[in-house]
Order: sequence, then structure tokens, then C-alpha cells
Amino acid sequence: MSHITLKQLAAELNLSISTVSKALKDSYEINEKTIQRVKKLAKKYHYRPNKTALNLKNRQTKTIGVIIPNILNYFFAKVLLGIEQEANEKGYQIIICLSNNKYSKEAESLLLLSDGSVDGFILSIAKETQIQHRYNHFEDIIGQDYPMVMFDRVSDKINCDKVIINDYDAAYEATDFLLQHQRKKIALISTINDLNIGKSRIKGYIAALNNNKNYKNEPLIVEIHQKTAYTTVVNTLFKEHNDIDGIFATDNVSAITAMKIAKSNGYQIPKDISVIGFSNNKISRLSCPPLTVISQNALEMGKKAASLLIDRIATNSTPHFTTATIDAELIVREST
Amino acid sequence: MSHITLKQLAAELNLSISTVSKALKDSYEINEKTIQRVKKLAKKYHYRPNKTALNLKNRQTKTIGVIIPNILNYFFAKVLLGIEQEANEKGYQIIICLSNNKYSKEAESLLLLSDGSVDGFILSIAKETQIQHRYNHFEDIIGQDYPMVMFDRVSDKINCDKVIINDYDAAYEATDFLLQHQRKKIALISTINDLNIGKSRIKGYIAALNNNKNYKNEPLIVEIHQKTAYTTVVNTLFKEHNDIDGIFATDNVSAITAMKIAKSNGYQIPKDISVIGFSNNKISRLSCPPLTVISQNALEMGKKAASLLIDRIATNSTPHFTTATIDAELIVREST
DNA sequence: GTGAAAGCGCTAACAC
DNA sequence: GTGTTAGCGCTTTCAC
Repeated sequence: MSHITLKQLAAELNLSISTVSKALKDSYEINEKTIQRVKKLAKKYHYRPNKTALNLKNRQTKTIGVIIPNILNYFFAKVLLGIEQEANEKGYQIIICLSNNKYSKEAESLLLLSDGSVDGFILSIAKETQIQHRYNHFEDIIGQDYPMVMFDRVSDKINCDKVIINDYDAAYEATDFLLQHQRKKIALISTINDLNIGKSRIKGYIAALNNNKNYKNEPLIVEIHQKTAYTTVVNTLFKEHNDIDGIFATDNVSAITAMKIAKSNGYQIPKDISVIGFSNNKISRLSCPPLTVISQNALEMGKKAASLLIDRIATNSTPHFTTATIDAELIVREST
Repeated sequence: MSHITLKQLAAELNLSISTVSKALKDSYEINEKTIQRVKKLAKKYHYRPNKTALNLKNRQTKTIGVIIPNILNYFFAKVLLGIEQEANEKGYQIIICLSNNKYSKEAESLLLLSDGSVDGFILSIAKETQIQHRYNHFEDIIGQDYPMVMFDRVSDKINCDKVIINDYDAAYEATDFLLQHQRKKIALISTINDLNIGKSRIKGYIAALNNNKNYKNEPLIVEIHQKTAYTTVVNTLFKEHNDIDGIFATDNVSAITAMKIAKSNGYQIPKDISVIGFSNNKISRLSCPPLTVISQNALEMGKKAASLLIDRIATNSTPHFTTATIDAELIVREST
């Protein structure tokens, strides 16, 4: 990190700094021989323009701040992959902050990076933030004219570009798929009831049931609030409703836990009970049986978020914000 | 991003820039009343010192470049989590690049960030890089005096700080555990034979077998080279060796595939066959039966890597590099 | 064809 | 107690 500077090159060449700078850019002003001399020495010392100096001069960093609730979650990891690909292609770097679903960490990250460290933000709202409806930190950032794109977990309250999937439609489709397969009692298991996306999925589930004339049962919704509670909650569900023949879970840990318990209770999958999960991650492919899921197309979401942000950075004037919807997709495997 | 500057504050207050700067820092030189006036206005405009300007002035970025082979891999994601935690605590930000196990992307990332964008690097070598033994890009970076810490997939050829687990010992322990449970024919399945860590794990496996006087069989090592080949390779293994009663896999997809095939062939787990995987990830906890694994303590690795790097950045002189070994741990579940 | 100077936003040594 | 100046490394306008 003892980088050579224009100043040092200029001194060694007995030229001025500006001449060296121009020579390196093949300026028409500079004598061809000088250009060669300069380039030769620059090469020798592996000269590269200092990024920080350029950032200061250009008043931009070509860097995007990405704030993600949980990097161990396959969905978020894959969105990040998409963001990184698109950003790199457009010449941007990614600074990553992990909110761990905490409001405080999210707010702090936003604050730390809003000192000119980045040109804009891509984020998905932390669970705690969404539960507490504390959006002031987002408003602050937008108030400072930082471009911002929210994905997946977004909020109506915030005015910015967004990338989402249609959770309502996806849940509707999943539920309807179960109905098409003559399922008579379908339960929904959700760990994310506090989130807007969780609420949309419930609505889609209910709508699908209501729109089906042959379906006789009431919606049956089970909430899981603690990581430790999966097994007990699902056990209770099976105990109280031993005629369940379909499960739609808003996450795969729930779905797979349900399959395990169903199997241990003697159900055959998918003969006696069908199960659909959410997110096309590794567990869904490796579970037994492999799990039918709603795939959110996380890579596309990431790419779209990045391209929206970069466009916004380029033309920071436009007043109209867009909400892009990425198609979700039912991937049918052996659990249905 | 229309940040207010000292200059603007100074103009509005009819003071000089340096007075404003000092006032904001409670300098003893400045009149208390002036300090208050300055602070009030600064607060009003939410003044924050421009990070880029500070970086230029201080000749450091307080940013670490992290280059990771695959963010969808739970192990790497968790290491990243550890790096982020430690780095944030010490006031550093993380720029992330994903090499996708490609040499070209790894080299390019290193190049892009070595223009003063970061103060140092943390990375795990891309698979392709390790297969091709192309380490010139690392040497370049070190030659430029950039501090660098490698974790998990490291190379003897490169002189820098490292954080690893003892793959040999871990594999030895896993194999020995199977031997203690009277397993008579233990196979090793590896997807990472090209990697140094893969080779160490094989050595540990072989050593454990050799040191056990009662073990009669030869080491039985199966390599998987393509993502599509898991099922066929494992099927062949079972066909050729129907007396296998133990499997140690260097990754969990192999381990779980093996369990699936074993089950479908009528084996009971762990009665007829025991299986051990590598990495304490979600799949290992949710598989049926839950998989016994070697846990690499990824979070600790990340933290250690970050703290090593930050120490190195602080005192860039020291000539001696350390290799920290993080304890791996056998987590026993129901597959053994 | 080359160089001086200003400026990006900030800090700090040094005047006054 | 306040201001001037130089400098971090670079680009670019304007002189010569």
C-alpha cells in the first residue's frame, strides 16, 4: 500500500504533474516521446490512479451499500450474488452490512455509510424494523438525496424504487396447486407473520381457498415465532387436525419439519399429505422427499435492484419511483 | 447525496473553514460561543465530515476487501458474518467480491481493489486458482504491501497470515469415531480432491484407518467432480461395495445423497451404515436422519481473520506471519 | 508541448 | 480566538 503517485513519477521524469497525468491519458497536447517515457516509468512502478483521490474529485464512489437481514439465508445470499454480478458489470463495488434483522444495526449501517462512503443503497428491511414500524432512518437517508432501492421486504411508507415478488399471487398459486390435487384440508404455516410479505402470502392462501367452491374447511393458519418452536407447533397442529392433507409453508424449515413429523406419524408424502415450501434452496432439493417450492428468482431480484439503483444514481432527478415485480415460479418436486 | 461541507457552513457563519473544523472538534482554541454557533448550524444541516476526503487525508479507507469463492455456501456465508462482526467492531467496512471459484474473477477483484480502495484483503482461494496453481495475483498484491489474510483454502506458496482448521485432525477424528462404533468398511466421498484441504482430509482418513489394528479393509476413496454426478457416483459405490457400513463425506450434499441412496437400498441409518458430513449447516440439521458433522466454527474463523488483518494493517512492519488454527468439532447427531 | 493553478473536502501547523 | 496555508492525489482549465 505504498502506492506510487503522479508526483513521484513527475519528479523522477523531471516533468510536471499535469504533464504526466495528461501523458497517461494519451492527451493530444503531449509529445509522443514524452508519452512513451511517462508510460514506461508508470508501468515500471505499476502506477494506478489512487481511487480515493478520484472519488473526491468526481464526487462519487462507484460503490453501493447493501444492507441485508441475514446472509445465512439462501434467498438473501442469492440476491446478493445477483447484485454483485450486475454491479460489477456496471463498474460498481459492493459494501455489505448485515443487519441481523435488528433495527439498531440497520440504522447504524445506514448512518455509517451515508457520509459519502457509497453512492446509494440496496436493502431489505430488518424484521425488527418492520415489526416496530420505525422507518425514520430510511426517511433520513432519502432526505439526504441518497438513491435507495428496497427489495423483497419493502414498505409502502417509504418512497423509493422497489423490487418484489408478488407474494399474494405466489401463495395463491401454491394453494391452488394443492386444491387442484384434491386436497381437502390445507394448513398454512408461517414464521413471518409480522412481515408484509408474510401477510400477503396469507391473503393469497385465503383467497385461493375462498375461490374454490369445493373446498369446505376454514383457513387454518399456524404461526411460529421462535426458532425453537418449530417441532412443538407442528406437532400440535397434527394432533389437533389429523385430517390435514396439505401444507403450504412460507419457509422451508417449517415445510421440512412438517414433512418429518408427518412421516413419523405414518403419513406418506405425497399420497396422504402434500407439502409446499418457499425458496428454492439446497434444503428443498435435498429433503426427502424433495420439496415442491415457490422459487423467488432471487438472482433476478438482485440484478434488477442493482440496475434500478445504478440508473437512479446516474439520473438522480426523476421523481417517479418504480416497483418492479419479479415472477415467482412454482417448482414441482416429489412432495406434492 | 448533496452533502453540506465545511466550506458552506463557514460561509453561512462568516467564519473560516478551519475555525469551523476546530469548533466541531471542541478545540480549546475556539471560543465557547463560537463552538455553540457552529455546532448548532452543523446539526441543523446534519453535517458529517465527508468520508472520501478523510480517506484521502488519512491515507486509509477503513475498508477491507473480502473475496469469497461462493456466497451460497453456508460455510463461507458464516465466515463472512464473522468477518463483518469483528470488522464493524473495529470500525471497518467490508467490500465484498465473489470469485465464483474462478481464477479470472478472483484476480480481477484483487486488481480492482488494489488501487487504494481498501486497506487489506481477506480471502479464500478459488477452486480454479488452486487447481491451476496460479498464485501470481496474490504475489502482486503482497508485493504492493497490501496486508492479506487467507482462510480455509490457503496456500503454502503464499507468505501471509492465515486462518485454517486442522483438516487432517478433523478427518482423523471423524474416521476414528466411525471406527469406535465398530464400522468395518468406511468409504470417503470427496468433491474437493483438488483442494489442499481436500487432500488433508483424505490423509487424516487414511491415517485413522491405518492406526486401527482391527480395521481390515483398504481405504476406499470416491471422487465427485461434477455437480450432476452425485447420484450416479454414489450409486456405483453402493453397487460395488454392498458391505459398506460407514461413510465420511467432505461435504454435506454428498453425505445426504449417500444417506438417501442407502435408505432407498434398504439400509437403516445408523444401524446398518453410519454417515458423517462436513459443515454444520442447515441441511445437516434438517436431513433425515440429522447428520453428524464436523463443524468448522466458521464464525470464529471469520473473526480471527478480521482481527489478524486489522492488527496487520495497524503495524504493517512485522515480518513474521502467523497461521491460526481454529478448532473443528464433531457434532454427533442421529446419522451415527 | 509543457506547466501553473485551482479545486474536490478535510485537517493541522503556523501566523496573526 | 480566528484565519491562512499547505497538503492528501488527482483532473482540468488556462497560461506561456
